[in-house]
Amino acid sequence: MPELPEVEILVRHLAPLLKGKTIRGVEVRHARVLRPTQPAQLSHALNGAVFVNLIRRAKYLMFALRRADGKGTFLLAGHLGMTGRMFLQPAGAPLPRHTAVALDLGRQRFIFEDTRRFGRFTLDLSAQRGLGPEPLGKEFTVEYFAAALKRSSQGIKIKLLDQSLLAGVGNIYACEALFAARVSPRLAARKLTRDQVRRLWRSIRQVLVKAVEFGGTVSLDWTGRTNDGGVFYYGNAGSPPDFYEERLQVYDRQGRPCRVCKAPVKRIVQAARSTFYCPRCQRN
DNA sequence: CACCATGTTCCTTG
DNA sequence: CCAAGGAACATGGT
Repeated sequence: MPELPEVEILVRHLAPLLKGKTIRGVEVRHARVLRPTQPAQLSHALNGAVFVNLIRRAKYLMFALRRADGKGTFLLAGHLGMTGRMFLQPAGAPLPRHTAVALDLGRQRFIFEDTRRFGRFTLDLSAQRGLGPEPLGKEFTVEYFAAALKRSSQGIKIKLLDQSLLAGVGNIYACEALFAARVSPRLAARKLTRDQVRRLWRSIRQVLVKAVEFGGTVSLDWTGRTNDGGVFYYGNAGSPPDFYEERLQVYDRQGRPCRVCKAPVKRIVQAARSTFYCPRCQRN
């Protein structure tokens, strides 16, 4: 479940549950997600540490912890990859099948499960340095966006996935933002007109804000044992919940009628990822 | 068996 | 040095 809105919703959910909690034990079942941190390093840093804050940066969850000796704080970076989940469950409950890391918090256990193990749970913060501005932040201005796009001849869709240009948009919301802006995903980045850049800039923000708002109003089931709970809108067992599917205008809708003009939605491949768009509404 | 999947990172080529 | 393209990572669903 990972793009900016889903991570934002998860962070808002977890922050009040974690703040003030002390980590009493660390169980690493799939060390790969710690890379390059070693399991012993993680255990050493986390044992006895206390959660003091949790924020989102792009698609990362940044956990701020107070050291066990009380002297200073440090950061832990989490990333859900393609299939990651994070949630709390009662201490005695059985660990989910694909648990990568479990933290003993006393009565509860914090679980990071990740089927494909593309996610991260690490003390290494080097990945954050290469991130571009937050799409919903002040630094992401139309001027910045326009200037950045001028430097590339790649399709605009590919640039929206470039985390060094803007951080947090993924494949679904890239497609949705382009549809909302009525810009073709294949248009070379440097060929966008000023008006197209402005429309796309607004659409990116609008699509993300609406997704966060929507996720925020749904009652969530965060036990982690259900497949339809919360904002876990895709993947895992079961079908995508209707409530979410209706929100998507083009993503995963190839062959189905465009909700605006009824033309069949098209699927193409760009940079080895699927792109969905309406060939009539997004004709450039 | 084939192809597809919300993401990043590394390697190669130009 | 950079931009761009492709494979790799690992598992499961259809």
